[in-house]
Amino acid sequence: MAEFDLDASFIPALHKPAALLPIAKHRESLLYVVETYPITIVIGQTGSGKTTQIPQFLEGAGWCSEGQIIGVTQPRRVAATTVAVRVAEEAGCEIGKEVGYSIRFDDVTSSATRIKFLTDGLLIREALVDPLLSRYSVIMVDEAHERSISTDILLGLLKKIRKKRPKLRIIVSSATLQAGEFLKFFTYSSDEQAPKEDVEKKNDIAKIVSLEGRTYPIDILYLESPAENYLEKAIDTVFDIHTQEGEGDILVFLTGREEIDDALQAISERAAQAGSRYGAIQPLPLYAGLSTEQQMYIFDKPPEGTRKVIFSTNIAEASVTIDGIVYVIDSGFVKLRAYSPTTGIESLTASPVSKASASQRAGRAGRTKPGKCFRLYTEHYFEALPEANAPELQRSNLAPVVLQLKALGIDNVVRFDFLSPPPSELMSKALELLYALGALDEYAKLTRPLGFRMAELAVEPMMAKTLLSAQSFGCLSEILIIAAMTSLGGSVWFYHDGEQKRMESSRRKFAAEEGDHLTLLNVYTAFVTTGKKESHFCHDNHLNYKSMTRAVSIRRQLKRYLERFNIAVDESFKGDTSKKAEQIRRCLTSGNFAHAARMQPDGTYRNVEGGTVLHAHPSSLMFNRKANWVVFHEVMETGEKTFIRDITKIEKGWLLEYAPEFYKETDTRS
DNA sequence: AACAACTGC
Repeated sequence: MAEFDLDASFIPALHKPAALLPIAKHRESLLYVVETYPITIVIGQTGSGKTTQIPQFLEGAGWCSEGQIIGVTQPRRVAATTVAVRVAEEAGCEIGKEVGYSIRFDDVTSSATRIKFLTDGLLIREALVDPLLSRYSVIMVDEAHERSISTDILLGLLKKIRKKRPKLRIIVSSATLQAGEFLKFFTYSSDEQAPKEDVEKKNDIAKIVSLEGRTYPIDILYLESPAENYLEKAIDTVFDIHTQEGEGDILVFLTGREEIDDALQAISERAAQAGSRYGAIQPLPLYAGLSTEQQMYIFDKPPEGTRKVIFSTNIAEASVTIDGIVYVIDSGFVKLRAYSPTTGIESLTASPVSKASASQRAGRAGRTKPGKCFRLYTEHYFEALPEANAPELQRSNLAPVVLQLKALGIDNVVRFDFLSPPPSELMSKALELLYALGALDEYAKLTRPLGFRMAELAVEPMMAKTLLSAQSFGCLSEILIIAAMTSLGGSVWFYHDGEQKRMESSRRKFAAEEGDHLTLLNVYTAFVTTGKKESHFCHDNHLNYKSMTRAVSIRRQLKRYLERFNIAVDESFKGDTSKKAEQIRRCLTSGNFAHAARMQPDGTYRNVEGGTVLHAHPSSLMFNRKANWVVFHEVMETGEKTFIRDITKIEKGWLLEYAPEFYKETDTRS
């Protein structure tokens, strides 16, 4: 008999058969718990198969009879789509048939769909139309421990819905740490005192189920004494691993772009010094601001004998998964957003990670074989870290949240059953702004039609107000574009290392005297007229193609909403915006009056109260131009400075004209 | 002279 080569005859299975996953042996008990208890809290480690298997178990057990469907929510779009595709493959059906997904701009479901993956934000939007989410027999909230704003709101809604629909089954998937908190939340009403004794006993509402994971062991190593500079220590550690440890790629967690660029440079310099004594090293950056192509390099196999070292922000903690990582280096820091209700200013500062984050980061080392995690801090320091970060709801601007809750019919937002109630100052600040914008009346009820319409538009309240005023200013088609462009959140431009100058000169080509909003309008206009035909347009002008196509989708969607409100959009597109510029600036003032500032002789800005020093962000046209009064889209504090972004020149008198109530007490002459 | 990461039929 001829010898045959195993490797040539067999190819590895694309996916592990479901029966081999550890979850398979829990099938019966899981189904029993879901049948018996309204709420199941699933503690599932990475690789347990919970997200892919549980929906299929439920479907097989008849939870989709009578035309009802199983919904599985994810905090991120990519997760919703990739998991859906995998489950469809396992189930042997075409995606969009029995198994489908639905995310903004991309609904791949049909009347045949029985298992539907969707973002949690989208399920909340569905509740606007179908308040009891009556199509769903089971809703599984995945990754609930991440505690995103949408997840938290959804959990509060589901608790409320369950009282009216006792048949609804809720599955909450969580990391070990927070399972008890979810259990308590669903077992007792908010005004009820949880008893001292073990909540899990004698509980017929909720039950915790633990599933073992399938990861390889990871050695955790700490520093003996604290590092003076974690960036230098990270570089040292990379070279120590490279020279002393076996094969495998390295993932380094840092806090932001600047640090990552510094690290890349340091690695290249040191590798050049070391010459060819060791194997080659290939340093790569990973952060959200990179274009799609640049992000793809991290998935490429490095040349033979070369070790890949990826320097990443928190994006690699849960959003992007890279195979082949054997070593993780954890700086112990992450940039976290916070919001001050007194100043209304968001801040973004490097803070120590939580224990939950640190263990998630370490887990990235054990996906394909046993790994090691080097923590650039002491074990003592680790012990002192918080268990988890404060949920996003407790450190954000709540104006969009309040607007959404009101639209869902929750008038008394302060008494809404939050998993973790936000501080009352955050609530008051949000209510004040919404009142000033006219979305709420003096009884804090959503106004008709303005408030209801603002809630339906998928842009922030100030921009929603601007958009809904645009028709009366005669610049609706322009504001529609500006709303789409500003909601991209600054990802319009991008540049490679050392290309800043060239990027700025291409930005000047689109510059409008009046400021950033009109410049964004020019960029969009150029993109849809010439850019879509010429494939090099975006590349040549340092524009992010993905962001630009997204702006096109957002604009189209906003337009559809306006048409539903019977607001007709004049499509005739005028390249010349000069005549309309003043109307656009006035319109921007009518929605953004709470974001006004005046330039000082030293070139910095002060807000109207005068207390806060604001700097034009270097990415703004107004960075090195003169102005008097301006309105801006965003304000953010980073490190020592507070920056404003997307800035447009206005007249002081317009503030009093469009927001007399807001400014009557304040002296704007100063 | 500089921006963590998400998201909305």
